[in-house]
Amino acid sequence: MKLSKTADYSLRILSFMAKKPDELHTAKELVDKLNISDKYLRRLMTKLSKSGFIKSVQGREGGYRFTKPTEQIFVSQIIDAVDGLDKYMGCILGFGACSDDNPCALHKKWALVRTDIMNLFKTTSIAEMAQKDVQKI
Amino acid sequence: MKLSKTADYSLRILSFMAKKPDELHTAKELVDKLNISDKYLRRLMTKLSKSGFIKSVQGREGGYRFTKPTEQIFVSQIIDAVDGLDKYMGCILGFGACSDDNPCALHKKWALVRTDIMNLFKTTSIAEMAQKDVQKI
DNA sequence: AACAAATACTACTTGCAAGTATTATTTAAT
DNA sequence: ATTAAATAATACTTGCAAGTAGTATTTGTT
Repeated sequence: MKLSKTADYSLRILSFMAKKPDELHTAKELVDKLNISDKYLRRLMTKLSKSGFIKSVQGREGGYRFTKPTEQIFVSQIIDAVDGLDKYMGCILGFGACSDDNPCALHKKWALVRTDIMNLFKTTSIAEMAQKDVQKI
Repeated sequence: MKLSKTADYSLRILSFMAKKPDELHTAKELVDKLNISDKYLRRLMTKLSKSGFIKSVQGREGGYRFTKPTEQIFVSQIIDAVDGLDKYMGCILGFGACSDDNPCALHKKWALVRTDIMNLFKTTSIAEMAQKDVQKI
């Protein structure tokens, strides 16, 4: 049970930026501090900018900055923006048609866990994550 | 939050077989009933045989049969055999070094969920799964 | 106007899970 | 012995996420 690397990176990046939520952060700074491959991070930053969590400032003295208070940005929104939450919230056995009406053999048990996961994602803000140190390995 | 297709397939296959736990099941039967690609399923059956949940009978009139009561085979064991449980039980943010002593920003919250997932896997037997219908889509 | 430092875009490469194809081996029935 | 029906093994192909490379664009500084 993991997130994609793209989602991982997004959370790490935004958590890191949220430690100084009003500053402008360059891609270079983020690459150096977070140990994420340069080109991949830059592409991801463009995607996150388009998703509206941050906005980019182009040109010299450019970078990225939050568009709203980090208390109002939740893990669920970020995962949804980069991967789509559906990717993680589907049937544990991979059945497309699995539902309450047409449950797989693990449906009921898994539905309970999934609700917990959803709640975790929906109630954890980037501001909260920023209070913890972000590891590099 | 999904399992690999390999783990999905394994659970579907063994659950299906467990409906008639004492019979010999051929790969052909399983492919027809479970809608899993032929060659992939056959390779997986060999792996599951080597893992000890089932044993193969070669030659004409051959097939696969459980080696022990399906009440004694748990989801966790199957996932562990085909993928390794570690693949699913690591840090949600993908940090290799994440631990209680060196926690990531989601560690504490995720540890609770992970425990629930583990319990689900460890306490659900193939016999129990076999009581439900196994879907095809 | 020229330069430097930043982001944006497009295309290519790599790695791994999943899927496919072919051939070899085993064994019961005839 | 031969055949048929099953599993086993090996190698190849595909698809997608992740990673890399190079070029274009933007904009402040000089």
